[in-house]
Amino acid sequence: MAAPVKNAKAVQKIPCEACPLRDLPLFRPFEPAELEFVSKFKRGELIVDRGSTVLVEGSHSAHLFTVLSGWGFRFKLLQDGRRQILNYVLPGDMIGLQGALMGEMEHSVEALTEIRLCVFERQKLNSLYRNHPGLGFDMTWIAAREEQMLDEHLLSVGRRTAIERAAYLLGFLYARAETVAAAVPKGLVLPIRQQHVADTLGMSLVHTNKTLRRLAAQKLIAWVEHGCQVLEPERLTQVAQWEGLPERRRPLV
Amino acid sequence: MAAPVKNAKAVQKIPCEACPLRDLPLFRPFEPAELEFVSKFKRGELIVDRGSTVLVEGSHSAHLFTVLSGWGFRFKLLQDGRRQILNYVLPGDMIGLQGALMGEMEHSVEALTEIRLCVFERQKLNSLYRNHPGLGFDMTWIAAREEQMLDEHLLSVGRRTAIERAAYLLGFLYARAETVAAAVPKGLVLPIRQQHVADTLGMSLVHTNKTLRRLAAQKLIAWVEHGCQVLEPERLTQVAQWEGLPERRRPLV
DNA sequence: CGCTTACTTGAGTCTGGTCAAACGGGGTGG
DNA sequence: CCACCCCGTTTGACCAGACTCAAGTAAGCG
Repeated sequence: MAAPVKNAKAVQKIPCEACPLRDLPLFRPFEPAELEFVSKFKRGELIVDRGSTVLVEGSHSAHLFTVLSGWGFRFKLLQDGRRQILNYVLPGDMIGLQGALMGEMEHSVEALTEIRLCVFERQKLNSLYRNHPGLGFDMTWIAAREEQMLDEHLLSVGRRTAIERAAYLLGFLYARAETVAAAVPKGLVLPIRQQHVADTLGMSLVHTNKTLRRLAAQKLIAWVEHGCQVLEPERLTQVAQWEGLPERRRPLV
Repeated sequence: MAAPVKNAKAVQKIPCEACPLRDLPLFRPFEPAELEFVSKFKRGELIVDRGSTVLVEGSHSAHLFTVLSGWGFRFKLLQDGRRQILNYVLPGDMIGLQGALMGEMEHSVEALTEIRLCVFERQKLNSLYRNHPGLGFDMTWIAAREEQMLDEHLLSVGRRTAIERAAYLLGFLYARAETVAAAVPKGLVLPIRQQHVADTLGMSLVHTNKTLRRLAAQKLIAWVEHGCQVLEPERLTQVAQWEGLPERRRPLV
């Protein structure tokens, strides 16, 4: 298989039946037939290094991915280079659905850590809808969930103050990390730079730094060598006036 | 049928076969079987007055809607009343998909003009996926399209300057209006107040006004009694560094 | 050891926010 | 008919949050 991205390598395929993610209580259990289909739907695996681009805006990828492990982010650029991070992708998330459905990607995806991806073929999507209505429903569900996260981000960037925004983002990422890890210690370190925070919240790097220092002064977070350590997730969501992540089981395709 | 909203009335049902929207070249043609199913899926129609709320955050609606005519907007509120408009809904758009899939609505929808809605029943969604894979695919497509619009909004609010944001929004709304009207004159009037622009762009009303005056001084728009008249849509998208709406046929459910 | 990357801090500027007031059209009640 | 009010827009004055520029620090790496 030709690797669709640089700094990426195809690796041995793990069967879906043995997928470590699927065992998490977070994900809805699959019918045996569904599991069998997904296993055939899966074309292989791919490892993308930290800092590499998984998908590029404007490209027409023949593939669709699910994150097995690692973190990444989706973003868009303006012509002059201004960057807006749209959302983060974590294990269990799908990448490239827009491109698969509508042809052209309108955003890019970059790896924050080394990422391991399941690769699916776009062509087989039709068969998915035809033969496994439950999985088709799941696809819509996944897209609607992404929309819901974007709604909340938009509320943040548009209407929350700098400190609320920062608290929201860090609380949000902590909450998401928590859902896909069996047990996350309170001191979980998010693999992001301050530049990512700035580009997510629509702020300058300098002002982001000053805002984060204020959160650190209150001992809600600590900035460590390779990321942000979340010390008080509950108080972050409180500062942000955020409702928190809805607790619901979700599909894993 | 109990009216799910105030200031709303159920009205006579027009059969989907005679739907005036479906004739537009914008929408993909349906198989006869699909059309028949949608027609049965449709429970009735509903008229919602300007200013009334179609769906409320936190509610569990048993219905799903498609806009037949009129304009509305989706929004979220912070506890202290700060409002963020997330997107606008126009004829052919679906309302309440998130609620239908996941139970609870996480945003509200309000009518900008009188709105006429098709009402569908949530229960029948399963049957849609089971018996009409093409329609299931369409549902995912619709959700992914909404996501794409939100991505662009987020880029705007996060990274564009005040005047770019305003130009983007007005160019965007003009472009969308254009797609659902057979022939839109250049002087199309968008049914929005400056407060809506402010709440969409994450700006104060005062500063929004000053920004709009700058666009008006350049003769790109004119603010008229009941809305915003778009005079130079191409130049707006240029000011905004926006790519414009992708031209593609889309499904209408 | 020098180079790079990422975080930090201070100073000065400016975009955009807040407060306040006025205007103008449309509707309503006297 | 007029007075009044309400809604939405407009404008000015002032303030503050956020941006830019610039420089410094600390850790990691070849």
